Amino acid sequence: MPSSAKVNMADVARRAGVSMATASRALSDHPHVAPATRARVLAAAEHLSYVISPEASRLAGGTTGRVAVVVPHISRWFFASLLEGLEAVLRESDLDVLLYHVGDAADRSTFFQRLPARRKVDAVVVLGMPVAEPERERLGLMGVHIVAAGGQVESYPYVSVDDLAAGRQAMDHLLFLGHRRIGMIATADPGQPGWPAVRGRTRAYHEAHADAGIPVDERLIVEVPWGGAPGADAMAQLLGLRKPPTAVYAHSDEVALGAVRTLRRAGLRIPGDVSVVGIDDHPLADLTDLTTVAQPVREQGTLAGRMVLSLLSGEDITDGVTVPTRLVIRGSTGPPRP
Amino acid sequence: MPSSAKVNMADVARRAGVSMATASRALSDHPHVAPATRARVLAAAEHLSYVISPEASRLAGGTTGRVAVVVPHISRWFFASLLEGLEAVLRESDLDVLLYHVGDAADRSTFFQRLPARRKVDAVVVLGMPVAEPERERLGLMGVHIVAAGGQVESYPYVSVDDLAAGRQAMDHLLFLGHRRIGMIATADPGQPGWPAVRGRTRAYHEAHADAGIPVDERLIVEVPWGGAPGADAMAQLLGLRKPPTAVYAHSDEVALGAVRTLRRAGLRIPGDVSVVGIDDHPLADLTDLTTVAQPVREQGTLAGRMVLSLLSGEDITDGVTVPTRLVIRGSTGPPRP
DNA sequence: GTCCGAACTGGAAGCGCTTCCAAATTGATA
DNA sequence: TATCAATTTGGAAGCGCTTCCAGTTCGGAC
Repeated sequence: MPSSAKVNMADVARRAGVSMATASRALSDHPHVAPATRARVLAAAEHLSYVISPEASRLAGGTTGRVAVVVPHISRWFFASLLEGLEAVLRESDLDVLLYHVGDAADRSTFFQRLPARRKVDAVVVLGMPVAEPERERLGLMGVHIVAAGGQVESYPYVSVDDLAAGRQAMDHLLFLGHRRIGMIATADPGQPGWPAVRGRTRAYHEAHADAGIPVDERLIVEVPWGGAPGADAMAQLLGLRKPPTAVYAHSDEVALGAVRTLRRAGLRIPGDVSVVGIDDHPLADLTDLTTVAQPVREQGTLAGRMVLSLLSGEDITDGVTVPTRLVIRGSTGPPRP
Repeated sequence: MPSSAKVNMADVARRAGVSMATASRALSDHPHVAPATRARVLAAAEHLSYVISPEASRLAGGTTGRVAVVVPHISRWFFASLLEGLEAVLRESDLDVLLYHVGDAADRSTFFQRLPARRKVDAVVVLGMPVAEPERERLGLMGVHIVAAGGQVESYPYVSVDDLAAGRQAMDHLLFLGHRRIGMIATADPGQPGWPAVRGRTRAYHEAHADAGIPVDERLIVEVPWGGAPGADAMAQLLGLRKPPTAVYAHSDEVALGAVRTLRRAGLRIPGDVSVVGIDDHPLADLTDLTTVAQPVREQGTLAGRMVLSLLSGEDITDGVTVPTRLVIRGSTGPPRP
């Protein structure tokens, strides 16, 4: 562990032949510093390869220059992509990202109870998870800006897709193809009760049926935890019905891919025997030829980042932003067998 | 943006009827504080819902309590999983994770040139990317501990798999099944020249051939960027040969899945006509029935986290840790058509 | 040639905490 | 009971910066 000689602003000031006050102003780009002086200070700093101490700077009155990002499942493509987009924007503005992973319910309550990011950030971004009232109250204690992304969270500025509309795109596609017995594999995340996306996507199933004048057969609805394996199990359950569906609408691509596996193993053809549609447009959806409803994930992170920037610069944002989704028809859907 | 009343240590000390010095000691768990006094201070802090100012604390002499994580591709399962494991360990010890994404070459040079994490962290973890000599030099300037994970990076303590061995597991499996014409889809990440994993996995191909006494047909080797689509292209190229391979060894599962798509679209059967093996054991490999070489990804992150903890507690770690890989035989490999 | 205000620059007071040093207290030993 | 060491506590000096408040400098208008 090499240790670089610690050089501080006083050294820079001395070398530039100015006072610390001036050095500070020059370095932080304040007005009322003669161009020549500023240049001299900057040169000195450069020469000494000086790096300002964020702690001292902050303590003396600045901001933290950090934003906390709270995310439930880092390793899932959806969340990681949101994060990637967000980080890019924030970094560009020299803001550091402090990562907080709150996977299960225990993590959640710990996080909101202890509020580990308190006093450490200028804003917090909540990625793809609902925030219940008591949690909102705790978050409020932090006294910083809050933005939600990847899921509409009322009472915070958010960026999200319209999950109801997305679900409808998938369902209407199936209905348009002529399917009348459509199964739904809904996801339930025990760590995130009440995730709005789930509600919207589920409602789409019902509304689509209502609009098409088709009664919903409750047996065609299966709710499982998120993931491929659960999706596979759900499909098996649907296949076990005396009258299996001719098409399946899954709440997410990973779940849909699980369903696909079960269908394949059962020797059924896709879409010949059963059509499958997912939501998200995971990169692997393209590879596996899965019809899905695409949502711009990275972009949602980007937009959230910009929101943070605006908020931090004093703008007063309160509204949410909804980005459009788009049906991507691939090879996993087709008309039902006549 | 609600603002919580700012209460500082002086308030706590006053309420507990002690000096700031004592309050500080009590709060940071120092010895030489009477149990009763400590309890009183803690109670006061609790009552005022006091949160220490990390900046002030740090400035006055502590550590930052932060570690920087540098990662090239957040949204890829492999990196996100490493990150997830790492974060869990660090968080448990109340260390915050500062995320730095360096995707392409430009990001890289910016990162190493500006060293944005300088003076902000106690350690930095480099995830799955090589560090060239000049970069290493820059990193050294930070004067903090450095750990590498998800790829063996000489001269830093690291945790990684043995890529050569992993590659051999895949290749030997294919050879054992009787394949003699084996294609390799190697990956090249332009943003990370010289990634050791690539070298090891490529070497495995050659050594396996040598050990089996089979000459390598260079036309069977295709190098493409990482990803499903490139993998698909590579497979198409291999199929275009007058004598296509009977099996394909891909450097990663995503790439392998791309190859699978091409094979499917070409109407070829897997493994009947062509066997495919990947590396990593991506969750979707299970779903798509892909034979692969599994590596414990999350665990590598975990181990790296523990290394950081040890280093931070003064231990003197210099050696790397290599975790084992394991061949997972699924449905995408079988004996060649006789 | 003098005077005035704008543009710069420096002095110094903190920001909220840690820790060295010394003072005070306590218990045990002689 | 007197004495000494060990334990607790408080005082105070910073840690490295920002910024208010004055003082200084300089050019141009009078």
